[in-house]
Amino acid sequence: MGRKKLEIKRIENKSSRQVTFSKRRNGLIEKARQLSVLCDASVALLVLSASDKLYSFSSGDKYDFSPFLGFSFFPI
Amino acid sequence: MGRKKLEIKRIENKSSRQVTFSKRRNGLIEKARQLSVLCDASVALLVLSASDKLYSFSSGDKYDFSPFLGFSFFPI
DNA sequence: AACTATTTATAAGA
DNA sequence: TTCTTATAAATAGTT
Repeated sequence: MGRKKLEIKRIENKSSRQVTFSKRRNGLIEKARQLSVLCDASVALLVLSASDKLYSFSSGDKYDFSPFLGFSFFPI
Repeated sequence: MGRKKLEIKRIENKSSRQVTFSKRRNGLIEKARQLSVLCDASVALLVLSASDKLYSFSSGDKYDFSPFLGFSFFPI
C-alpha cells in the first residue's frame, strides 16, 4: 500500500522505520480488535519496539491472556 | 475492504463468520510478520477461534514469547 | 501531523 | 470451498 511497493525487509533508514512502525503497529492493533469482534475470537497481540517499548491488545471475553503475558515476556 | 463496507460487529451468519475468520486471521498473521521484519520489532500474536482452535505467530529473534504463551492461555 | 496516490486486504460473488 | 473481482481500507512517500 502506499506510493510505491515496499519490499518486506528491514527498513534501513531510522526515521522511516520509526514512522512505519507507528503506522503499522496501530493498524495491526485495530485489525486484531476487528477480528475479535467480527468473529467472536480471542486475540492477544504484543508488539515490542526495537527500543523496548511495549504495545498490546487483548480481547478479554472468553479467555484472558493479559495477566500472564506480562510475565511471559522475557529476553533470551 | 471488499464489495461492501462491513460494520465492525459480530457476524451473525455462521458460515460467513467462519469465512471471514479464516481470511482475516491469515491477513493479521501476515501483517504481524511484516511489522516484525520491516521495523525490527518483536511481535507475538495469538488467535483463538470460537471453537477453540489456536493460531499463532511469534517473531523469535530478540525476545521469545512462545514457550510461556502456551501456559498463559487459560479460560477465565 | 495531514494528505493522497497506490498498493493491499477482503466482502461478495462465481 | 477455492478462485475471482469490485471495492474498502491501509499505508509509502510527500508536504
